[in-house]
Amino acid sequence: MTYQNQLTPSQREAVSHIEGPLLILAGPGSGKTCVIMHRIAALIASGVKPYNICAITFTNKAAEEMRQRVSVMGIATGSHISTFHSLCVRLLRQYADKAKINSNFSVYSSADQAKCIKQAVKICELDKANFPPSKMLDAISSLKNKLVTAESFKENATEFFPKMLARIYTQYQNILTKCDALDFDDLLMKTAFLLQDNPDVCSEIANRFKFLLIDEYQDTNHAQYKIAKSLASLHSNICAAGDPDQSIYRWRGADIGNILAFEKDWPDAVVVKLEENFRSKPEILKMADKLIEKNQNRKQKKLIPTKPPAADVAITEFEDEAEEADGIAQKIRQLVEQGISVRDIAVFYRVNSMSRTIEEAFIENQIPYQIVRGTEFYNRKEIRDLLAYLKVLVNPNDQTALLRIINTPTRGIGKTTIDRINVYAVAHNISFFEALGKVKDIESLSAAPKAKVAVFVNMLEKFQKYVSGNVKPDCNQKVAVIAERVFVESGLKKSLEVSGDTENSALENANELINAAALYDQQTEEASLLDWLQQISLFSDTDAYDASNERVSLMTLHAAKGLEFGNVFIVGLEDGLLPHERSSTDKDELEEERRLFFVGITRAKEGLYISYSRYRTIHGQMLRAVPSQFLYELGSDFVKTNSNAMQQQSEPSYTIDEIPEFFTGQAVKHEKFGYGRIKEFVDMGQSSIVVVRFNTGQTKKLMVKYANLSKVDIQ
DNA sequence: GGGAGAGCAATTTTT
DNA sequence: TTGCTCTCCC
Repeated sequence: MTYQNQLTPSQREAVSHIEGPLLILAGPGSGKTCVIMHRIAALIASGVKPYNICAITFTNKAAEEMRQRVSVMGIATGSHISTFHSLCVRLLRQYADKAKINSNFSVYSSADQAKCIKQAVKICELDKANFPPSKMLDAISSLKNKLVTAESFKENATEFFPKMLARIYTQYQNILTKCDALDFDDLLMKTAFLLQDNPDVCSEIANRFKFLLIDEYQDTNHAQYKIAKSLASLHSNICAAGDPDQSIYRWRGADIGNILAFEKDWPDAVVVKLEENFRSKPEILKMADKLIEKNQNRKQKKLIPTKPPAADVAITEFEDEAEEADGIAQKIRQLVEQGISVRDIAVFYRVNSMSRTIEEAFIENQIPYQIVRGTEFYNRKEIRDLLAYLKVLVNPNDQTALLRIINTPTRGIGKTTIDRINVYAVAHNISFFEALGKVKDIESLSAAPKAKVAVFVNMLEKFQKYVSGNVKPDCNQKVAVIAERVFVESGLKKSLEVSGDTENSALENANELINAAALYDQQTEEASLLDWLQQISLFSDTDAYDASNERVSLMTLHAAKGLEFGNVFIVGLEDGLLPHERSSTDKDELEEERRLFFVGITRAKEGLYISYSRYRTIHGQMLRAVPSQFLYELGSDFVKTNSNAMQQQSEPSYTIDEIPEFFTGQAVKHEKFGYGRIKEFVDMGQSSIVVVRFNTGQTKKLMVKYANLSKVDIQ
């Protein structure tokens, strides 16, 4: 987004309210980020110390960008700019005793969480078929986001399932506590309770952060909301900015109600609407508007174009995903020939797995690209292994990390040995790490494993010497140096070299991690291994997106939030994909999918190319695909193949045939499922859909044109 | 203790 | 189709 020096009247208003609560309802492309910047500048100009400003962004990437811009604008740095999670890490470390945790806590990522929840389910002696660990984790996460602790949930659980969940939740928390570990949700929950239960701490922090700015407020969850409210309750200088139409993280506990109810929470709040759009051409906005107005649960908002018309907008049908990918590649080549930079082109998709076909087409067509992907890098085995070593050095109680490295690379310490050590640890009521140190006392172990464990323990002790002095801020040992030494001396490097597959990318990745550490050393004043580990556990690869790369960007629609490109491709506009099949039954979830598509559309400045395929391979099977209902919602103007925009040969699949209409309650018969009644009929012409409840008890969603339903006359 | 092979499911999105 | 887990066997 380019900087406007001259603000529009509404933008100026948003900037000028210094004191008191302020809500900025900003549409896409309204220059919201820019306004926030100006506001920070205005605060400082009016005498507020940078130190007293706390700006909260949604991603680390956004925080980094804002930090940069603040310094570019010549505003004295020193304000706190970070995500909620980073802020929580800092606060929890600072007030660890009040929060009743150890300050050297590990932050558990989803992979670590998965291990702990499995263990918890196992300890509870529950069947993982009936209590799938991932589902349990989702449930626990959502409880934590609502600030429901294991204890309070247990008290209120009366039914069978909640009771079992309470047991698992309690057990899961026990495991985390034993490891001195916090998961992402704990970071928020513990901070919210820290502020709630310690008024002194709360006022101390609120006194430092006298001015609170929160971006993407529509995607805050209850815990984040409470944290913000606690801090702001003392001074009311809270500025929330966001767009309810761009709320796409409901599945993660985000509550769109937070932004919708801001005016109730802060009755004297000033509300500023930013409805002008400086990003997209009118045709694109018209499309976005047409789509989003189908959502029931929203506040009416205008999208006012400021750019002249003549956008390139197309909806194109392809035969299958390979042709779709190829069509996009061809179109991109065309755009490049017209002088458009690949840097200004992006491809969005609903699920990460869809990137593969596109990558293949890009490689074939020699189009440079970068994938902006979730947590791929930090999920790699070699990265997690190396990090596990470092985590153990900082937090020896981190049993998940310890178990990961005890036999990686293989050093002959197997399951049996580990089990026996564990039995000893439990019997003597000491931690697993402590038991390792007393390995010679463990009678169940014979000489050989004892010796192997001793070697391992010696190695860890040696490593800890590298670190000691580093856990505290007064360190002089560089994080990168420690990481490098551990990488080499643990044998990890050697094992990667030996097993070096084709290109040995594992080795490269590990080196990249060490490089990242070196960068951190350089940029951070009080660098420490602990701080680095706690910070990077919050990173994702989305943060690695580099806008200056001469490459086409590939990313999920979620990752596209907050970005903009001259030309945007959105692929796979098919039923089951967008809206995703797991979200298509629930009305609220369907609205969120619609918002997701809305976010994708409104990233585009000049060109928007939407496509879908008639066939798509899912789990290795080529299946017939149905165009997304969202395409029909865009209206008849849009539902056509625009062969100028994207060249391809297949014929438009829409011929106007007679499609029977149904009404709710109508009795029908299906060849396979037998008799049933219509629950819902969605009239979309050729693609009309019926939801039928069959007498077998099943409810099916069917395409009328394929279902071959016959109407039955029964009362 | 570790590797090979069978069997089974299918993570949507990410701090 | 892939990728993961579990079991079995050396």
